[in-house]
Amino acid sequence: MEQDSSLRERLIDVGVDLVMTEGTASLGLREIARRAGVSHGAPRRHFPTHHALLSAIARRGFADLAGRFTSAMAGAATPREQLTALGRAYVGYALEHRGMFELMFRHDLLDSERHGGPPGPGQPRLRESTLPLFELLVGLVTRCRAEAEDAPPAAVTAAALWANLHGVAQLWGSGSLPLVHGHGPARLDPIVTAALDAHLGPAAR
Amino acid sequence: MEQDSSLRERLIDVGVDLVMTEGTASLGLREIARRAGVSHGAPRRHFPTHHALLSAIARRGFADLAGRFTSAMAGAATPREQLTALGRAYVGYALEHRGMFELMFRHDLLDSERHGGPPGPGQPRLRESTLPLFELLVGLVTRCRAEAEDAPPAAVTAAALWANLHGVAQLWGSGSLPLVHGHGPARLDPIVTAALDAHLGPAAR
DNA sequence: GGGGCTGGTAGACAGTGTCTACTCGCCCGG
DNA sequence: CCGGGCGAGTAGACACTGTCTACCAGCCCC
Repeated sequence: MEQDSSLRERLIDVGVDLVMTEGTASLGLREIARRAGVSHGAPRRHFPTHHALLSAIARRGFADLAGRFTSAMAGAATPREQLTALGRAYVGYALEHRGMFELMFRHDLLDSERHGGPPGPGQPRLRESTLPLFELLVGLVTRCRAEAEDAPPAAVTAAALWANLHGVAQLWGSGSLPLVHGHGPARLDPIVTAALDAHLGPAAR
Repeated sequence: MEQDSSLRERLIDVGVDLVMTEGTASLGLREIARRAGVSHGAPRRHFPTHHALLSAIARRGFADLAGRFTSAMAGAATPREQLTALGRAYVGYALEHRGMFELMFRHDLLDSERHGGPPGPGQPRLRESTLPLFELLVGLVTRCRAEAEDAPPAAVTAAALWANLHGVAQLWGSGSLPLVHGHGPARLDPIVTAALDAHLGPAAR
């Protein structure tokens, strides 16, 4: 394994594929250091606290999600199809990487950066990592229903749609929605498309 | 302070108002025992593990939420108004008691009961605590749009609506939505009503 | 009246995050 | 050229956590 990259990046890498494979319970500071091959005090040279390291890992998750968005939208032509692909990508990412998704929206991580400056010089706050993704969503929503005049502003629709997708991901991932969905074999797709149809109007137009 | 009630209930009570006031970080097993006035080994006689105690506290949260639902719907006449009140109550509860809401949907608590029997004899699983709330939602949704025939089944609409409210609560509570909402002073109400309108049709009919 | 049993205590144990002292190697200035 | 500082990693201490085990005080019931 290459030791040449800086320890800071290596710790984040180790943390990322630790949370991908083992889940959020294995993300202890000492465990990350152990798997990175350094002593338990070494991460402190790069991250002032355990939460700071977790925030850096979560930021990597947002970057990963943004990549999925662009590649998912590449195969779609109309804005509506792009929104559909984006929604599926969002929920798919949350279900495929439950631990990372949980980490990305943990309250204590988001709050720990509320007071005090950004975690590092040039490092964006964790909460602001959602901004580019949301602006992409707003742009697609405006282009998708340009003719409607009586609808709420695009930012509101986009926020509601985002919240809907987020809730689907969260509840489905926690097993609450499958349990509830008719007591039979539950399927995710109708709920996602129902959410898209509800906020954007029916697909066929 | 009354010592007559069983320790099991007292531990849950202490945990509830600990998570209400201090947040989820103070919910350590030893801390709960300390505030209940017993030794740190005492809870083990009533809960096999720390997670079991947390699950019991979360179940209390679901019961509390159900109470809010019924009292919120009492002041509304039409099903639509009841749904609006219910949505506001859901999001309001989540924002008012962030720690409890976070606890109620923690993945590890929900998963820890996936295998093995229910936590106690007669105790429902934590995940199933959402079932009565959801069935209430389904009933309201069916009564609210009985005449529409081309819509998806009520269970799907109810699930999508629930997910939408859940996502609004989660994202707003984490500070992501206020940050994103037009970069100005953000308001919650338009997003909630947008969600209701989207899934149930416009309010004015 | 004595034997379980229930429910609580006290201590041990491994593990955690944080903090502090220490050390090693490298660079830079005189 | 070489010695002092300094960044980066090590090792250990500390308080704290959750779990486990031994012990023990009441209490009920045969």
